[in-house]
Amino acid sequence: MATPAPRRLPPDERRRQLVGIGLRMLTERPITEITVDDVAREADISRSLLFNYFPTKRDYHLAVIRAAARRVRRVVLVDGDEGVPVILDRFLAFLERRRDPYLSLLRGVGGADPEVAAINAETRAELVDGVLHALGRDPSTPALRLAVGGWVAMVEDVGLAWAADPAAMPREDVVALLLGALDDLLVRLP
Amino acid sequence: MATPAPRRLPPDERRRQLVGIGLRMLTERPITEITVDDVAREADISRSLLFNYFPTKRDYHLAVIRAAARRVRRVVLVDGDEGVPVILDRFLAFLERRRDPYLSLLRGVGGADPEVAAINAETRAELVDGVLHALGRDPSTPALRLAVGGWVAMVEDVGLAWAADPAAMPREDVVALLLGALDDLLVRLP
DNA sequence: CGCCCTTGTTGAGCAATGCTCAATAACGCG
DNA sequence: CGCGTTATTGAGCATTGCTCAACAAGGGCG
Repeated sequence: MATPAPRRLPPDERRRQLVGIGLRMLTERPITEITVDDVAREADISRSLLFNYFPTKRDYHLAVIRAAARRVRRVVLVDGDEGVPVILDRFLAFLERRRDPYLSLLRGVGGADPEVAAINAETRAELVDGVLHALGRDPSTPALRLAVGGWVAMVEDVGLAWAADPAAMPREDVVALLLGALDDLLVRLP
Repeated sequence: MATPAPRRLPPDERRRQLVGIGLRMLTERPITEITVDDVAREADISRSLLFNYFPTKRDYHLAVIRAAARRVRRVVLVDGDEGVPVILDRFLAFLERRRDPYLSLLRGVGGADPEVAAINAETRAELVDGVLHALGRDPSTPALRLAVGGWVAMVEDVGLAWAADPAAMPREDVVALLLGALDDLLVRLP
């Protein structure tokens, strides 16, 4: 797959390679179990080199998490002018395709880490912005943001549970339920 | 606080002590950062002894997580005959009181660990059962469980976000929003 | 073409942490 | 008091995160 042992890569490329390895490993295990040794071995590189590019393991993990978060946003919010049904459909499709790494990301994250929390919060906030923009609602209303944030959490939870066993319920029913829930939620807010 | 150095405790008591220390430590850091050394030091005990009671660090963590989950269930579902508003009120109160350890628990958990996932799923399932029982609805309908599960996720998310900054929205409004959302959700299901 | 200087890369080594095992000492029972 | 059970420990090993001085590959300059 990769060439046998291309040594002395330019820094950007090396960095990309290492982050890419982390992303691939996310499909099999939570990020906290991605060890420096594993990545180095996979890249055919010494541990020391990884520390040359990422001062600390946590920094490396942050880079991988940021890359994963960027992927979510790029896939779900393709451009800024789509309706909620399209956004929801893309989000569900993403969860179907990448259920395991998404779970590994959400659950494998060292919790109290403020930077990780910030990345997650930012991703969540962008999703909320996307939904509010699609709805033509004011994105600066705290109550709205709280409610739509809760809705996104519900979408995530229902989506992941449904993706674990898609046969239990037709996809359209899930979509209808979630879209309806959002409608209802908005009716209840000024 | 604790007596200086009570040695040779009976096994049950020792186990309880160690789990208790873990629970207390959960208020300050995610469980993955609770180290064997820390616990042993806090208990004034050698590392070896902890491994006598819990064959592995993971086993110890599981014991702490189980204890925390039991606490959630006991506090939220006091007895089996309460309405949803009472359950919701207790859940929110719990999140207000124990926001940090709850976050540490949710986010600090090594994600792909199947046993941890099982404990979380069970706790979630019991909450869903409690809500469905309070509603007098059939707890064996997959669609219902999916939807109510999503609602619980929303309660968790909104509750935690609101607890982080209670001034942004009156508590009654949060309660009303969440109860209304549940009502709406049920209207949409057969 | 060949020297050299930049810099990508490595290996040896340290500290912390999870874990094992034989040895010890405290408690209870006769 | 003696003795067996067993709670407890200390020494030691492997893994893992991380540091640092040394090496060598590659391009630019003469």
